[in-house]
Amino acid sequence: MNKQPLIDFIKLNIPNIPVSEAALALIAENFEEREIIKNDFLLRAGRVSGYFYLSEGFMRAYTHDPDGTEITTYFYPKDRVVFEATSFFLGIPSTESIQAVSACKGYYTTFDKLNELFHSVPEFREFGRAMLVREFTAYKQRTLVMINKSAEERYAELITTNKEIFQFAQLRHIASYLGITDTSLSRIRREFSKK
Amino acid sequence: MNKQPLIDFIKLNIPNIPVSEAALALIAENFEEREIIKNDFLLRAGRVSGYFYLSEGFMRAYTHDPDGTEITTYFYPKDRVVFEATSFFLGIPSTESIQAVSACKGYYTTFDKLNELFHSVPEFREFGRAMLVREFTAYKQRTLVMINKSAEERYAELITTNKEIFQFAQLRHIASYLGITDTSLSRIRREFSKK
DNA sequence: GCTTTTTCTTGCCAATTGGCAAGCGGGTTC
DNA sequence: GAACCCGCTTGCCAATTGGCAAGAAAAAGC
Repeated sequence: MNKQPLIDFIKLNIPNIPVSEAALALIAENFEEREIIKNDFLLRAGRVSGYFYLSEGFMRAYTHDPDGTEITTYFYPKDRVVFEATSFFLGIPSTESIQAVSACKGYYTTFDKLNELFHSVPEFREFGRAMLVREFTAYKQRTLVMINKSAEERYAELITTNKEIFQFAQLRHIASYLGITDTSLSRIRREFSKK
Repeated sequence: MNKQPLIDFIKLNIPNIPVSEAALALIAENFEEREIIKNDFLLRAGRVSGYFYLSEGFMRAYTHDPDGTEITTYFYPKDRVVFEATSFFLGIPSTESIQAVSACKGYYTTFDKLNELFHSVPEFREFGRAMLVREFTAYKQRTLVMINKSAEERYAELITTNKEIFQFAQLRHIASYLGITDTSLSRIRREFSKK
């Protein structure tokens, strides 16, 4: 079991806060290494979300709208923490599923274990906060973009700032993530390639 | 100085966790009562956000898009905690302003004081978490609605679930919050009133 | 290799939303 | 009370996006 990537990731995200080797070891003990093959699930709708550091691979979260249409709500590139906030914090069944788009690898823990760690390693709380802030601001940003950019602008922004998404995800998933139909995305891409 | 509303709000939001009177008193001491007259600001863009329990009144957050157009990003009814997450957690200048839409009253504190409280009153952390989860899920929900509902559906949802907004806010602010122009909102309202 | 299934693209037309400019109406100022 | 400001509405037309169905391309199965 090699937990070095997890430890490196933690250190990288709280560079100003020294954590003892013993504490890092305790943290690592409470995460379980996990591989998820392509198209398999980290979280299925109806289950309670855990907490997962994605060290390798690419994931997406999705849900269904009232008509039953699948909507991709989020993409996770590697080196992000993956969890469904509502389910995770409140311990209730998730309405979203989270699926591996490519072969994935990472480190998994539960709400209770994470809480214990925050208790026994106070410096580690800073890591938890940093991850939460990252996810929160990402959502705020996304809402803002949805409000005041056109579909074409949203596409342009996505392809310049999150190129990896196009490398892994299907276009119809990207379309629903952008809030448009696959038909419209296809047209936008045609316009784009003309330039 | 009457801090009872603050104490009641805290108790209400962590009903399963008993907090001693002494601890509640300590918490109250670290919040400062504040009134904000109509149109005045809780937070101005460029400043660092504090943490505010809004016990009376109604607020809105807004920012500007690249063209300089004002966009309302959020409405806060009373009995909500008001803060700009990115600025508050990272201690950096806010890109949003938060303004009192009607006369407001509440209780204010800073990041540092709140942190001290979390340290000295561990039960109080549960309150902090509950507030964070509430804001986080509200944003996720909003993003989802923006993605897969039409402007008219978004309006219908807002007027049924958040009627107070229409009581306080200007229609042009509601329009930008819904991601449409004031012209479109006006038309949607006309269609609606026909029914 | 060939067939089957899934994903993506395209054409056609309809629905939604935006942009602009004019007008309306209530409140404020002097 | 006349002039002004502000927020909201309306009419007209253009731009954006969606819906559907058919076909092309790519991926998966055998």
